[in-house]
Amino acid sequence: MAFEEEQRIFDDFVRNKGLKHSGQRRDILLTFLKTEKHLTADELHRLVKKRNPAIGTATVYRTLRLLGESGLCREFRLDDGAARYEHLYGHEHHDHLVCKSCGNLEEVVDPKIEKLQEDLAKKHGFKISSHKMEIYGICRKCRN
Amino acid sequence: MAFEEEQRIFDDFVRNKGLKHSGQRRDILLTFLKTEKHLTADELHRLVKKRNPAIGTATVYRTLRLLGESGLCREFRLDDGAARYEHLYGHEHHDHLVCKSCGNLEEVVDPKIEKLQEDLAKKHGFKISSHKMEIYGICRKCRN
DNA sequence: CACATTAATGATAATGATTCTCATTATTAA
DNA sequence: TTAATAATGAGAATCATTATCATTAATGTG
Repeated sequence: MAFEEEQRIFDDFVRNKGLKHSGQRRDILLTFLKTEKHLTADELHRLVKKRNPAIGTATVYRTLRLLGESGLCREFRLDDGAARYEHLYGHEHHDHLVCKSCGNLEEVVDPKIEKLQEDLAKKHGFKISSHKMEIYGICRKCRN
Repeated sequence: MAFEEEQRIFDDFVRNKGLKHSGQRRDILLTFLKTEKHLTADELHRLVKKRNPAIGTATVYRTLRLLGESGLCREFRLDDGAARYEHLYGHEHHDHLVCKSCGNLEEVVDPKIEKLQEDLAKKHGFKISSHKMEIYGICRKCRN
């Protein structure tokens, strides 16, 4: 609940880059860590303002970039084009099941698919640096 | 080279919706069909202007939407967030190998992966409507 | 063919997300 | 405590996309 490990990672990152600490960044980091949802910058900003109403838009974006660089978060986009942010620490690589009805994202992994993706790339002489997969549809809950 | 089939599909679509034909739409359609690249709206607009310099931005976007509705094109987005458009007629479902060096997109399919994706969804009680997969890395050409 | 109807167009304004600028404030190391 | 400099927030700027609207063009009818 206190996210000591993540905070330590971020502190180290800030220190190593010769940056300074700030209360705003801590507020944003803790708010980000506290939800498992895949939020947009604006949605995160709204949440952060409950904790600290003075925080500006630019600071949210700037901090999100730093969280990305420090390996704590990852930006991704679904087909709607909106940038969303998800936890990276403690979340190994995974793909998403996206419910088009309720908007929920489920994280999934299938090692067999991962392997086949590598084979496919290799067959085309392609050196993989990353990959993503999304399955869109209707989730179990929404099917009733 | 004349894309009769695609033009017929679009004409039928326009007629069935009670819309009207226009030279601008034909210019945009033909320009779109003539390239196998995965263009953004702006890139397509530049190309179209070589054929008809008077065509406006809004018309390109409006036509792209109609091409989507008529099943001739599909909008998609890579991780850079830019909307791109690709041919749908004569291009069955496929995934993309995206070269981060030259930006080239290669279209690929692996039936085994497709099958496993369906199994994975089923296992989670998920009813699939569509799915996408992208592999990012360096293509064969750029590796030298 | 001429006409009335109505869709299409292009210029431009508006929007929404994100980034930039800059004067002010806060953090840090000495 | 202070000097150096990074961080902040407000608001301007940007970029892609969409909406508005007066004008133009396509269509079906007689």
